[in-house]
Amino acid sequence: MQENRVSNKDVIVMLKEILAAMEVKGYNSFRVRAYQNAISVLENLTVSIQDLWENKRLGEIPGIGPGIESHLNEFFTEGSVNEFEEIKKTLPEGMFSLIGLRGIGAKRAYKLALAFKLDNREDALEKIKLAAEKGKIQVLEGFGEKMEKSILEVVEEQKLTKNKKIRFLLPQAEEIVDRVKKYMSGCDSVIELEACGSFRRKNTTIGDLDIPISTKEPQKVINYFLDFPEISEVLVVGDKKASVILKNEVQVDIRVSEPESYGSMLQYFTGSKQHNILLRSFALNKGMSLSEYGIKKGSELMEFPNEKVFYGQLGLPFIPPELRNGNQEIEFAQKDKLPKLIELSDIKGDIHSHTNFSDGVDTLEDMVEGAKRMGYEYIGISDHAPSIQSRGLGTVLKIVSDTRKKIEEINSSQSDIKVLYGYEVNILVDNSLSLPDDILKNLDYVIAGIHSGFSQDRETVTQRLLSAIENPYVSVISHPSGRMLNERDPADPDWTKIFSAARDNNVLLEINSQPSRLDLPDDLIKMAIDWGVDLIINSDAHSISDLNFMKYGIYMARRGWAEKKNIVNSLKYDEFVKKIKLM
DNA sequence: GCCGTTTTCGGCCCGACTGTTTTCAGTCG
Repeated sequence: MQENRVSNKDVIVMLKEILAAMEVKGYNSFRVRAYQNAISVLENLTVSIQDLWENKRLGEIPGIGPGIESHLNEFFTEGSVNEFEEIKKTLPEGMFSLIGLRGIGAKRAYKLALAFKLDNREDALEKIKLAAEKGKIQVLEGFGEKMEKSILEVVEEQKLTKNKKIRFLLPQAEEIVDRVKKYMSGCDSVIELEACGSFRRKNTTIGDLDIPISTKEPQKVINYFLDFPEISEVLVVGDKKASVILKNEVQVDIRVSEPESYGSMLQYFTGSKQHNILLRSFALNKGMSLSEYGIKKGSELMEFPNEKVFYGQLGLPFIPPELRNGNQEIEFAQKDKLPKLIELSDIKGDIHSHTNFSDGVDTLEDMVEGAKRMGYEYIGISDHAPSIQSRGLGTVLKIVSDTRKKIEEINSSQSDIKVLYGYEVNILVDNSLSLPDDILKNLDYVIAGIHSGFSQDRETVTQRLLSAIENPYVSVISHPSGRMLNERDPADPDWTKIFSAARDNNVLLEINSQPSRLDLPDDLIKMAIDWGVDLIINSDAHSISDLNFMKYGIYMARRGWAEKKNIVNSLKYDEFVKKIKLM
């Protein structure tokens, strides 16, 4: 049975339009802020809002109170919210096509839509472009020549890029950060700099780079930065900051800071925005006011060279950047109950790797050598399973016994590392696995994953995962949600069923470290931990160098509040083999 | 509209920059 699911994006677009309508209509600014806040919280979710609604858990989200909850309720049951539809009727529809263009918020969009009778969304941009070209915008009250020019630019830009904002994967972002750092190191006035924002919080994708710079000569630093050869457009320049767009379309914002107050600046620029808002409210309750310059108590400003003392002044321990998402981290910090997050150095092995037997590039022996260099105690070789259909059962059995022999030889010839033999099998659309149990039982372990049929309805996907979890030979479910960042949304099974089944069947859920997967996603990691599910972080390496992807899985685990005890491959080999289902 | 280790009423994060103004609104992070 096919269900009609509402995407999170649908919900957020709806709320954003309401927000704009309320701003234009001059609603109480705190009421407007409440909606802003709710939107920003919902935007950070990767679990389905509809799921939460169905389980009557919307009210548990901080920022969603009875009012917004009842509106969402109406949205999910009726498809629209009556009160909002009435407000929107009084506004020119075309304004919604303008909001979000750089420099255009609700109020300017409304003024423009009113002035040029933008009654529908489709031709609003075209009409604005014409108006700008004819010089009709600069004569409007509150607009001028520069504004008109800027509007013309963003409208044309919008047409070119079709509103597709690029978000970079972590390794790409790392490369850009390295280039900026290398360039800025040529400026004598720079004392210290670090990429903050979503990059430091290790978000899955990075929209722009926020870089605070410690210096005693701010003007020199800003001027030096503006000469960075990769800059294609300068957006903003002031005494304290500059914003630019690079040729690869990533936006870079720098802020300069005195070294004495660099800690506050780091904290401010790391965000998240939601974390900062909550932290500032928290401080207000204690009679303190926070900003990027420090903490004000009355008229006295206290400065902080690093973040630890900054948080310390608030009576809080240092909060790791990966946790700063406005997700109760401040409450936990206050009670000194923050998790002791897993670290890369805790990892003792990696059991999802591919060789040139399937789609990897290096040999089995090379991968084992690579794992030794990573300092691991064990590595699992888990190529995609050979197909019985194309090779025949006899051939596959021979492959298994040959490979088994080869791995036993490696294990007996050295004692540096243990090698485990597994396959990554597909969970097929009929709920079966791509290898029969008779073969699976000859392996050390089995990883099962969905590699096709992602668009199936919820019930079907849930059943596929459950049948794999209940197979006695399956030890790990690989990349459980199947998402591909920037390409494919996560599958949407009933996670509560998946988590309880994984826990009860002693099956590990994988945190896949491929930068384009990072799957499980962070909030599902947190949920899985709450359900008592054991997790494993794997590189899914297809070459020796891919083994280094492990760090990205660690970032994701940390964002999901995972501790060492939640991650099975932080165990030494002897304990690991007791914990994982081995044949 | 949301929220609570001062509160169920009375508060609500803070600052930079731009463009249009001549003291400030709007936008952004």
